[in-house]
Amino acid sequence: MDERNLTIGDIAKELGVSKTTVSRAISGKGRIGAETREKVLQYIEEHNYRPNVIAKGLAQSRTFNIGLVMPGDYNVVELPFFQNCMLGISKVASSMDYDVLISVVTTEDISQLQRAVINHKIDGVILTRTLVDDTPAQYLKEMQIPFVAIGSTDERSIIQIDNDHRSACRELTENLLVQGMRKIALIGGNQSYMVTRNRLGGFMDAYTRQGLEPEKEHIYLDVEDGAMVKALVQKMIAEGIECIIAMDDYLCSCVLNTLQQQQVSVPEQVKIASFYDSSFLENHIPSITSIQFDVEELGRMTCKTLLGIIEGEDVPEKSLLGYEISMRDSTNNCAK
Amino acid sequence: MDERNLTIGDIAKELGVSKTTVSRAISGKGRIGAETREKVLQYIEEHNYRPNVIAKGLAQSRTFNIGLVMPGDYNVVELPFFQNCMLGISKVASSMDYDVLISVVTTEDISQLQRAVINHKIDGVILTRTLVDDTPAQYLKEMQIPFVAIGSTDERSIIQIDNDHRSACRELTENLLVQGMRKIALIGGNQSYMVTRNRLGGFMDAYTRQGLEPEKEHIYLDVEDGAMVKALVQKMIAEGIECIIAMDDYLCSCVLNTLQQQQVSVPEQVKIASFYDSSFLENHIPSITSIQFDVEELGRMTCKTLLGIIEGEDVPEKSLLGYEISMRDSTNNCAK
DNA sequence: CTGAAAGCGCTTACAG
DNA sequence: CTGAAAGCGCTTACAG
Repeated sequence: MDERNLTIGDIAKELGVSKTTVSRAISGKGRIGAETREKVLQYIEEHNYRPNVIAKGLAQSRTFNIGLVMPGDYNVVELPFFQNCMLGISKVASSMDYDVLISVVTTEDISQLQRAVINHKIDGVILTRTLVDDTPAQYLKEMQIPFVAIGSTDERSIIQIDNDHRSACRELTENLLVQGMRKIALIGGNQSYMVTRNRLGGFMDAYTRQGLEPEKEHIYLDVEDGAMVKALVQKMIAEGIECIIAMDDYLCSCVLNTLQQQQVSVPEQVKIASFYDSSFLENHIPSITSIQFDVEELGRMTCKTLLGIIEGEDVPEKSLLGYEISMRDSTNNCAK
Repeated sequence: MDERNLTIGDIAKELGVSKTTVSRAISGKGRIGAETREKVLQYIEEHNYRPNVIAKGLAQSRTFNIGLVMPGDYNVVELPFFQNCMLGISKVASSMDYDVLISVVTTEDISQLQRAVINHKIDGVILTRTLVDDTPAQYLKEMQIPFVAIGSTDERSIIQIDNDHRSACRELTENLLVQGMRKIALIGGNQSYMVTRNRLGGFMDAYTRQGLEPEKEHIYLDVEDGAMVKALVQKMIAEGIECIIAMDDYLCSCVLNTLQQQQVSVPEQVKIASFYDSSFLENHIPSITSIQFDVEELGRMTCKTLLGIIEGEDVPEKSLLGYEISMRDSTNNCAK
């Protein structure tokens, strides 16, 4: 328990073999007698020796670290997403004896990421967000660092993993259309996030597939703050909107607040649906119809893919993960 | 830009000096001629050479990584706290050329942390949460890894940094008492978190300092879920409570939900105050009285302290950071 | 099947 | 002030 810094050399000496042999026994590479290997392995076990990963890394020009790029300019509602990603990532990383090193970047400043790669501290990188003008991705390409992006981008050649936001939003919207609603508003955030565009796409798809014309005047993007939501919702009410789809739970809760102030009841007067069932709204009455993603699985998947690349395996360029739609009271068609 | 893997040896050869000299020029350690140093430094600058931190670490038995222990069993409302800590930590770490490696631990499983230390991947650790029975802290002590804890613990010898929750809660409570309220309920989470106990202490202090007897029957701890809150709030209403202090914004929003269902108006019938102004409630009407902490500063402070320890400096055993109380509409004494 | 030796890219006594 | 050499703890051709 207390054999601080037992090294491969110590073991070799103790067992009367060479360091080479010990190394081979551990790594499993190279020919070695079964008996010898057993002897070494047993010794290691007994003295619970752990190789110095740093030294191993130096010899192999690897670090056994992956970089996890986290946004420094996040919105609270995104937090559960990033956190769950991280959970999934760190689980598979650690199961493969890798560690996760975080770099916080903003749109203006990617210096933390740069430091990590320049200092040779990481073997590969996971991007937790994709932007249309993706500085981190560009940088990593230039530096030829293996990386995979969570999210979607038009840029082929970037390995990407995402939930199928487009289909999810389409299916949700179709559900609503099928229920008979027509005047459905879509309210979403920053258009420079690919996810916003994909959901928008799905929204349009739904109309098309139902043989309807999407009502573009009810689509509001780049909605950032509560004040803006409030103004929009008031406008919508005036226009007699039937349903509002909010692209995240923050927007959704702003919408709900406004409706409450305006004494508009959900779902009787207006129906509501949201994305990311991140427990922000879990206590809400009525319960809110929402789309859910298994974000931890997304993280695990991403990490597996990155480690695959690092180990030189072939990986698919783009993977899409599923989703789940929970139709709840907030879109209940009580009129019928 | 593209001189991949320029090494100290290359530079030495190029400049006709020894590797020793180059190393000294870079580190600034050891005697070296000003002229020689300049020459080396200039070359390095021109070819933007970056030393391999891994190799440096191996030679010095250091990693230039710090471990950041994050809880895997968190509650959504805690997320902004952890996230902001991380932001502060990663900023000062990277400014000192350290990287941050995360280990996710739960109360049952600290294996990720163990891996990081056993694999010699970190020089020190930051604990983002203190527990009364703190396995990670115990482990780190045993392994003699330098670490500092965010939060408070009774255990002397653990370097700890915290906001002054006790004073904060006292001051808030005193404010309310001074306003004339007497029947104040305190509703809080897990008692195994030191922070819960400290706030409780502050709550009691307030009564004492005001020459009053704290009404213990209105203190509810270990409140975990919405259902429990609901039951409690109904009980409180029946008992004619005047004010409810919620120890976090999640509890607070549960309280608010229940009150709304029960048609109890805030602040007219019951007053409300909360901790952690984490923007969960920022849109709430009426605005919610709350205590705020500069969590990012807490992170920065903690990281500085840890790096201080690692560099062998003397650091204070316990630091307390301030807080800010925002009295808002939810505790407005409209009766007066 | 096993080992001596060189190497990964740095640091640091020890000489000079 | 400067350098040769050993060392950090591992890996890996190259021989045998």
